[in-house]
Amino acid sequence: MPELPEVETVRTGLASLVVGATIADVEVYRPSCVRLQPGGEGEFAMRLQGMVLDAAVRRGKFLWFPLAEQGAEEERVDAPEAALSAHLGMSGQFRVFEGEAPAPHGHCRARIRLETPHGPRTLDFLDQRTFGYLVAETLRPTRDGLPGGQGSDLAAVPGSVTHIARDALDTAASDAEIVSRLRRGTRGIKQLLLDQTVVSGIGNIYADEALWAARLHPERPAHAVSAAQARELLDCVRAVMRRALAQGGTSFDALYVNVNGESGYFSRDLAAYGRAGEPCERCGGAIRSERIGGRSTHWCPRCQRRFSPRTPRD
DNA sequence: AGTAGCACCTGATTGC
DNA sequence: TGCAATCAGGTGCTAC
Repeated sequence: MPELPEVETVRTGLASLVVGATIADVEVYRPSCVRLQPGGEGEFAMRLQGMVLDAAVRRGKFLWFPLAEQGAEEERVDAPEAALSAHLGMSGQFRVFEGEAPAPHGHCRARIRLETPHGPRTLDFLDQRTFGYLVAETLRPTRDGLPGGQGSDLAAVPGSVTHIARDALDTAASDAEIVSRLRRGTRGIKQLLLDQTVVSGIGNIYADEALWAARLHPERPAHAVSAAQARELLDCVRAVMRRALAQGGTSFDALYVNVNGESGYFSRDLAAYGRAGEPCERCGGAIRSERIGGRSTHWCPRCQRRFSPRTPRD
């Protein structure tokens, strides 16, 4: 599933293929893919028509293209005020065609026709399970005046991203802030990792991987996580994502800007996720899998001890 | 305020 | 064989 490393791979692909292009035409094949657009597909298309994709920016799993008015780059005086935002949900993919595009794929939810100096291109948004979306919306300034995300120095984020925390690989993120937020409340630590308002970019797979690496039980109450443990956990989150990024970035077709979670990192290098019953590579104990808070959760009961102030063991 | 739970949706897989 | 139940997942909303 697309988590931070996969979305970053998509972002860099799109940065090279569609940034600088002008939107010539917008077609929505499935209106629910623009369900966040108050005025529906009509408004979506109208706000995009004729605008230039000025950059490809990412915060956590959220992706957007600031929209500039048409005109040569050096003529543009105003900073972008709007953006085309995208979230890939669990199965969203972008595909770019150069020249003439084929008939849209069965899972294609929207098609954006582009004009570029290299000729026409087509940007397709595919999404089998339809949890993803596109929306054209207004940019809002960041409170700290720092860049809103990876891929642009613009200190702004789209409206739908204002409540999303900076991600674990954001150089403007405050470690102390993230550590403090990870330790607050009664929820299990895994739920904090998945809470995109605490630190963004982490999904179910990397949450399990980071907890395994940090030897923390997913259900340890946040308030029972020490500052040192939270810091170590954040380090593990970064390590696992950087490793995934290094692998995911090498193995995708440039024009099929692939976010299929099964590409790259997914099936190769996982220590906990999807390994129920298999031996823990650290201690040899069997990896356990259980549904926790509605999500499949994988951990090593020997390495990741349950927090139990009274009962002696899990 | 913080937390829990459900809706959203499709296709693959499993069960009867 | 055919149909129904189950599962996978992230986010946004509602309800306590």
